[in-house]
Parts: sequence; C-alpha cells; structure tokens
Amino acid sequence: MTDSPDVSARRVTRADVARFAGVSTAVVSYVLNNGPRPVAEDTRRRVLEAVQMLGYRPNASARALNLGTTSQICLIAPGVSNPFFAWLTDRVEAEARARGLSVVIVTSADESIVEAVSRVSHQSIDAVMISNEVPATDLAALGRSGIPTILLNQPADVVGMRSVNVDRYRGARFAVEHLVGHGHQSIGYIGPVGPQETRWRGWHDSLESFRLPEGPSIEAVYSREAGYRAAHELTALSDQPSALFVASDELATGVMLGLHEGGVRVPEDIALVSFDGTQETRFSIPPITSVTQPVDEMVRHAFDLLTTEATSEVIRLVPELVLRSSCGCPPRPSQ
Amino acid sequence: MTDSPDVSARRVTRADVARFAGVSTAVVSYVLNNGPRPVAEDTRRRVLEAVQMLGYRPNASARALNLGTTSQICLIAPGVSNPFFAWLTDRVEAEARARGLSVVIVTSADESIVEAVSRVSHQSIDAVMISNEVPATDLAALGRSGIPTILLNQPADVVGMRSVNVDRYRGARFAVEHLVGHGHQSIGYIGPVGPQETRWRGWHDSLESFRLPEGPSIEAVYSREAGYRAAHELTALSDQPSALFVASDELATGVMLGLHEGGVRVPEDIALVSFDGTQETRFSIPPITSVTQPVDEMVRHAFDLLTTEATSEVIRLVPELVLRSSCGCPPRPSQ
DNA sequence: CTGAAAGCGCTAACAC
DNA sequence: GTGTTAGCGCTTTCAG
Repeated sequence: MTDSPDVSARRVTRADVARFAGVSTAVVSYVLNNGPRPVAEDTRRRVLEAVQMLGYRPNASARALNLGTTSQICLIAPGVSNPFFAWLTDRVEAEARARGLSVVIVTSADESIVEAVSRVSHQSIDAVMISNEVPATDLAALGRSGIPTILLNQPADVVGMRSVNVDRYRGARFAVEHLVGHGHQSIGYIGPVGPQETRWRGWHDSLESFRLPEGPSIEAVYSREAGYRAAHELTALSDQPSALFVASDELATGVMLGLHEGGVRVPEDIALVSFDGTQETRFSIPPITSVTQPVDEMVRHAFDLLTTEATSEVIRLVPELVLRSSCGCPPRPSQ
Repeated sequence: MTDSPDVSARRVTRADVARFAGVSTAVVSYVLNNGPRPVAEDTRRRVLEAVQMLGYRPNASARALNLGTTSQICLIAPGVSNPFFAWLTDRVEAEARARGLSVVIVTSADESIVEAVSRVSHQSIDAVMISNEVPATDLAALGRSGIPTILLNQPADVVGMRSVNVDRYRGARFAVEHLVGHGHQSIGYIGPVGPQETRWRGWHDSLESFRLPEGPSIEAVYSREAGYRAAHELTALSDQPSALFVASDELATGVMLGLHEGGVRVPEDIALVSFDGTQETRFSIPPITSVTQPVDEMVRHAFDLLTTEATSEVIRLVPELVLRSSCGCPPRPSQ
C-alpha cells in the first residue's frame, strides 16, 4: 500500500506500466493520450491503475522528440522589473497556460537581442514572442532562426514578420490632445527622443497640429533613474511647461519623485500623463493618468496569430487614455 | 552562396551534417560538444562549415532524451506583477543564464500550488524553485514529484527539503527596533496577521521585548489594493500609531496612497517601514525605508544548492534595513 | 480492440 | 582520430 515509489529506483517508463498492466506499450499511449485508437474501458482502468501504482510520469523530452513539438514557447523581454513587462509576462503566462503551453523566459537587458535569439534557437521551442525593441539590423538574424516568431509590443512594422502592437503614435496624440483640451499651452516630453520614436513623434506632431510651440523635450531611457534625472533637469529649466507627457510608467515613477524633490507639485504645478497603464499608475501619489495598453487583448491576439497560416500579419490595437489625478482633470472616483 | 536554407525543407539533422562534411555522426557530436573524443583540427573545421552551410540547429529534445537532462529549471511564483517576485525572477533568470540553464516560469496566483507542481512534473525539467508560500498540506505532494526541488523565499523550514530564505522574523525586529530607537511608542502593523506569520511575530515579539503596547494590527493580503484599504481602516481609527511596519513593499505602495488620501503625511504624521527593498521603495514619494532582502545572494545560494549532494539543507540569510525618508530619520543623501 | 515494430535526433560506448 | 551502433522513451502505422 506504499504509494511513494523508491526514490533511488530507475525512473519508471511506459514499458514498466505496460508490463504491470499486462498490455502493450501502444495501449498505454492510447490511454494516456486518449487516442488515436480506442481502448476497452476495462483495459483503460488497468492501465490507469498501473500508472498510479508505479507513480509513472511520462518523459516530456521523448514525447517532444517524437512529436516534433514541445508545447513550450519563449518570451524574450528586457526583464520583468519594468512593471509593463511584468504585466505582459503575467498575461503571456496565463494565456499560455490556458492553451496548454508553458513559457520559457529569456531576459535580454544586457545582451543583444541576436544573442538571445540564438540562445533560444538552441532550445526546442515551438514559438518565440519578442517584446524587446529589435534593432532593424538584427531582424534578419531573427528570421533565420527558423522558429515561428511574433513581435509583441514592437512599434515598427517589419516585413514578413507577424506582429501585435499598440498604436503608440495615436496614444501619444491622445495624451497631448487631452492636455491641450484642458487648456495647456506648453507641454513637455520625457522619454526617448527622435523621429524613430513613435511616442515622441505623436507628441511632436500633435503640438504642431495645434500650432503650439514645442515644450521642452528631455531625453531619457526607460528606467526610473532616468526619469528621476530628467525631472531634475526639467525643474532647473527657466521656462517650465504646464504639462508633461512621459513615455512610460516606469519613467513616470522616477519623474514624479524628481519633480517632488524639485518642489514641483503634480498636478497643481504641472499636469502629467504617462504611457502604459500599469498598476503602478493607480497607486502612485497622485495616481497617474496614463495611455493604457490593452495587454490582455494584445496577448490573446499574439497567441491566435501563432495558430494562423498567414506568415505576415500585423495587428495594431488602440490604447485608451485612462484618467486619474495627475493631469488635474476631475478623475472618476476610483479607477 | 545562399545561406538561408529552404524554409519548407525537412529540418536538417546531424546525419545531414555528417554526410555533407564526409564524416560520421559521432564526429559531428564530438565537434559540437567539444568531446568526449578529440577531433582533428581539419575535420572539425569541415564539420563546422557544414553546420554553417546547412543552417543546422541541434534538436534539444533529442539531446535531452539521451542525456536525461534538459538544462531547464522551473520557477514557480505567484506572478511577476508583485515587484518583489519580479526582482527575484529577473535574478533567477540571470543566474540561470550564467550557468547555461533556462527557466520556465509557472505562475500560480489563482491555482493551487499542487496543481502547479503537477503541471511542472509533466514537463521534463531538471529542477524546480518554488517561491510561493506552500501550505504544509501540499508539501508531501510536492516532494513526491520526484524533481529536485528547492524552496526559495519560503519562511518555514520544511523537513527534508532544501530551502533558501531570509530571516523575516529578525527583519521585522530590525524594523521595530529602529522605530523604537527613534522614539516611537505606538507602532502599528499592516500585513498577514497571526502566529504563523513571521513578520507579524517579529513585530509582536519586538514590542513585547520593549514592553510597549501592541499598536493596531490590520490584516491585509499581499496586494496594493489590500494595503490601500488597510490604510483607510487605519486612518479611521481613533488612536493613530506614530509608526507603521508594513509586511511588503507592494502593500506599502497601497498604504502610502491610502494614508495620503486620509490626510496622513509620511513621515511627519506617521513613520513607515516596509519589507522587501524593491526598486519601488527608492522611487516612492517619499522613498520608503525597507527591510531589504539579499535577493542576489539568495538566488546564488539556491543554484549552489542545486548542485549539492545534501538533500536537506536550509540557508537562512539576514536582511538589512535600508534607511530612506519614510521613517523620518535622516537618510543618507541618495540610496 | 490490441500488439509489434519502426523511427524521432542525438550521445557515447566500443571497435578499428 | 574516426566510424558503427545501441539505445534514450515515446507515438503511431500497420497487422492481426
């Protein structure tokens, strides 16, 4: 009646189960996989019993080898300490689980994306989702890996590459339009700067459409630190903007502290809108108005694309501006 | 000179490489694995060239089947949206990568840990690290999975189970001692409550040692929401404590907002110390004094334990109180 | 409804 | 220094 098998014993295989149940190995497979051939109810029971008794656990590697599929996908991301990627990662894991897949995570904060991809290509993985921003030059190497790949949260459309992302340009415009709509005439920007940067461009073009002067634009990479320093730069400026569009929540966290230390109050002295819409924005002091990414939807689409024939399909979703206190507009009570 | 192989072609195997290079499959293995037999420099070059030409990528499943090892470990955690687990996950991934392993993540926020473990046990995984708090009843099932397991960040010591964690009890005492040392006589607690809860006990016992009355203790699960609500409960109390020990950073984030809304200033009206020491504490407003976990060290020990003979070894590290503004003591300039 | 057997792609004895 | 070959544990076709 001992149900915990000897630990030191050779691992139980399908052959052991077959022997114990008095059937062939094929039947064991039929039972365990519910097919592809039918099995008599009685036999099935015997097999299941043997499995129990022996404490048999199938060997996933053998199965993968045979089937040519591992039921594992890989998520490449800069890391999960950034709350947006944490959010994304949690959603990817949940969705994968719902579809019977598991997720291998690969962080590529300090190494090139090519190396990350190459590392992944040495594992047997059914598909890869890349949520890093991939430099154009690395794209070719990426495609050559041979593994079905889908770009997640990647701003640029890439030829021949499936991609699910959010229209950051429009998101940025939403933010600026909202601020302008509430009377702001001088709107600054903190984040990656340049014509390649969709959020910067959205901010820039939007101001142009409104024939407003371009507020100060301070370059910052995606980190709390960078936001913090940028805010200090900003408060040192002679002409302060009345509002600020910050390219990510993570940045915004740092910006808020920097402004606070500089004696600049949000939203009284400066209105602030950020981009991402993670949990942090809800519990920041004050809570931050943020262009919120439809992460659930994005992830669902990504998985759907995986089971799709089309080799090149781009899905672009529209983010939504969620109002909280940081922009000075009366936010809904609890958001 | 076309180096991108036909996509629709059957995947190239080691046999193809061998044929192309005019050697046996064994030699290909010897080259690719740098052993176990020596290979003539010239032959090696030919093989490597063939690999290049054919775009050969080894099949990890086959390798795993043969070797009985996958070079994958699994990290079970409640999820990465909690900044502490995000931190932990990033460190685990980095350390794994440094050791040539990859990590599959399994989130078990909404399912029982037993199910998570069972799911993991159907994958071929070399080892599992569990950073959830595992109910005692589930421990047996866990051990029976047969996969080398190590408890990460688990407060309780478990017989026959390797474990790396932090002395939360002492950590909590550090927090309270610090607050008492700075004149606080009424110190409250927010977090999981009860004699099982090491942080609660640390707070409780510490007050007892100082012969101080027990401040208000408000139960809260680990979420920003819960912290937020707890803070509102606290501000509604007739006798406010002058200081607060909060069981986690994530909770603290919510608490800070709740206090803010209740018109209670930190640290002027109430000093606050939390537990974990994630990035968020540095960029909170004000920055939060926190009992900081030695995550790097913890993770390194965990991996070391994996390659260790000892089946039951417990490593308990000591956290460190990192001073910031939230407790009202003059913090070092930039921490 | 059940069984025998041929691989899946790789590693590493073991021969030469 | 190189080649032959027997598996690793599983799935599934093809015969019964």
